[in-house]
Amino acid sequence: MHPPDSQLFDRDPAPSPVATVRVLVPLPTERPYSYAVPEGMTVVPGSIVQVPLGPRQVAGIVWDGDGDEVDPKKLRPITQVFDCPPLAESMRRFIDWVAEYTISPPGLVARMALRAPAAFDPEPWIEGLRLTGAVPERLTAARRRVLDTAEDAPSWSRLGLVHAAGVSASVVDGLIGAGAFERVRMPPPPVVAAPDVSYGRAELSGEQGEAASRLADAVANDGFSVTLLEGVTGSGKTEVYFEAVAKALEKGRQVLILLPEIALTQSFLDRFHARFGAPPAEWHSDIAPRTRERIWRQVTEGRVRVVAGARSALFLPFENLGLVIVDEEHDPAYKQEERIIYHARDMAVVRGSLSDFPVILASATPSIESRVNASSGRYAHVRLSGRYAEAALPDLGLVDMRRSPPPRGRFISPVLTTAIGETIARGEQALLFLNRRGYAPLTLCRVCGHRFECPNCSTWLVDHRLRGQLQCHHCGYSTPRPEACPECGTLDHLVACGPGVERVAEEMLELFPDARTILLSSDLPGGTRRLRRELEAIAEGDADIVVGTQLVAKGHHFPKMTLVGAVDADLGLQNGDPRAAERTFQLLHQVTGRAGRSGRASRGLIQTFQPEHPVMQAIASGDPELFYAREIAERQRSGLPPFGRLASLIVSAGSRREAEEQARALRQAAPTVEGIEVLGPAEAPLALLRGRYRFRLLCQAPRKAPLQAYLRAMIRQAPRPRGSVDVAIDVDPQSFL
DNA sequence: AGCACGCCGACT
DNA sequence: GTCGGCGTGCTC
Repeated sequence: MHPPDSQLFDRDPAPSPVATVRVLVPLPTERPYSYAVPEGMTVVPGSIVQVPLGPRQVAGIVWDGDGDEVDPKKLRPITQVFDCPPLAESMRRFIDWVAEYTISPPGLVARMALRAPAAFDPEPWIEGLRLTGAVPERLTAARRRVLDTAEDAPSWSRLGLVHAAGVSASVVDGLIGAGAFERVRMPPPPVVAAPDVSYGRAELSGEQGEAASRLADAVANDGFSVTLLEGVTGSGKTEVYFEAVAKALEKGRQVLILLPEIALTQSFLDRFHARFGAPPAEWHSDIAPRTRERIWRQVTEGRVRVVAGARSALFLPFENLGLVIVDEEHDPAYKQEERIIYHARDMAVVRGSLSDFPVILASATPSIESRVNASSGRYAHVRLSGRYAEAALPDLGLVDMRRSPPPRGRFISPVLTTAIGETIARGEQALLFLNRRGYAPLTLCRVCGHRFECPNCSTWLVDHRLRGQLQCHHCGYSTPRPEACPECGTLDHLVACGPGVERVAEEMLELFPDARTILLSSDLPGGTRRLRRELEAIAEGDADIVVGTQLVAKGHHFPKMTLVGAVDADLGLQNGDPRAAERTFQLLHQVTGRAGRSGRASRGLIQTFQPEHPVMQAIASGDPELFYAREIAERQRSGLPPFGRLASLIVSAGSRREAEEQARALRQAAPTVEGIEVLGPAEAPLALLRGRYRFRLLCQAPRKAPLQAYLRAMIRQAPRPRGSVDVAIDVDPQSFL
């Protein structure tokens, strides 16, 4: 006989082991935390749960993988599982990927996906009406109409039925009273109507049709691909990629259209509406919290089919995403420079790669990295060369400021002045573009030579006459405009040096006192609403001369604008930004494109001190290839992105001394990293100075991975925030896949 | 990221 | 004597 089974008799019944799972909480922790799953609760990876964290309750995501052992005494139970679709596996991999790549804590990346405070519980069902089949005795025409309309859907909201039937509410109420309807519960209404792919099919030209079918093929073929859609302004890019959107919708997939925040205008929404019979769901920082939650919820449920959004929309947990379009892919606004530093265009490519769907990058002036990827065959390249409806291209010319200088104390060359005079005499409009706010970038004392500098940044203070202030454009410091020199005390001997838009507007008022001159700048009082009004007024023709910063380069169509002048085209080329030439080219291309869409003869005049510069040559010739060929060769020669890997290391340190120390430590510990330097606050970008960052290290790394690994180790060693390093590895598409 | 704890200046 | 500044540390 065998002894009795020891397991049955010798031991106490094993205490049922506490089931634990990893939960990614919205904190800057390196790994998910462990939580106990209470009896009777079921969770799967991706479940959105509420967990206790210290004194509060937070929403987290159930993560896969094993965590390290955690003291059982610390283990606390999950509070509840939200009634919400779990995050797809590919979305969780995306969060991990972005965290790894940007060297930021996964919890913080996850937080971006959960940014919709109360959206985790289902929206409440609403009260609706359903036909009972009973026909009331008194059947008026209005009642007939309501009953006919009601046949079109199984259930209706009371107000929805009132609108659809075009009757007053009392008619519907009467029918309810007569027993024609019964009250039922119905699901919450969609936050946007479903798009209709066959609604407004556009008439596409031969070239456009061909481009559209190549994009549609990429969507139809399934699987990951990247296509660069390159087409000059007015070539119908949007209409072309709408066909890819239609294809993805036909396949039952969701679509995300990314736009730089500024380009999310009514006119884009109108065009989408005209094509699909309904607007897309909008996602950006200005969306009201309630709407935001409903959109988030309906995106996770797959009920919202198309989202048009700013970069943060990339972290929405779509149920079934099948296509991402990045419009204006070259726009620097896609790069987030605060907190988690990422480039939304590149992350969109990664998202497509991880979820295996196509990505389309669209631009009139593609970024260098996208052009390089296209020519190397990594990306497909689809071009649109013709301007739709053959709107005349502007006649572009350079004004050599050394040969035709403006009179002393002025900034507009006689050549441009004459052109402005002729333009307004014909009753047409002139646009003067200068990418510098305020009146003058520098104020100095004529007696002692004192320069007004920012006490924090050692940059020049910009004279803002309309506000009566001297302002620092880096840190936001401002002080009232003084009358006396603080150095020597002399009164009334301060002099403004160089032009800003305010000063150019003043020059126009002096030269053309009878013309209506409008100044457009983001810092003028009145905000967005006033700006929008002004833009409308200009489009209506209520201005002769417009002076503006780069905000005039975007969107908006001014039919009477037949002259565009770039006041100081070299401005952007001065600083040490490795993308200075590219940015200047893109900006000048955009701003000169403001002219010439009206069908009238139009001109663009570019004032420059370096007419031989490749950017100026390319702009004047109207041939972008001239610029791209030169710039790509130059980047290759100097090892700048996308050929060399440029990393911006942003050292968060209390003082310059500490930053220098960090730099020394970096040089020693990472000998493969070359060219580390500490740049003072004056050179560091505005975004960095607003936060707690003080210094920026630029280094060229031969390979990115070792640098990342080193920095990650350094971050773990040195606890945040003291001496911590935040890092952005600059655009490096080569390493994506 | 929140939130508590903790140690030094200007006030009822 | 307190109220309150934000530096440091912790959250399964």
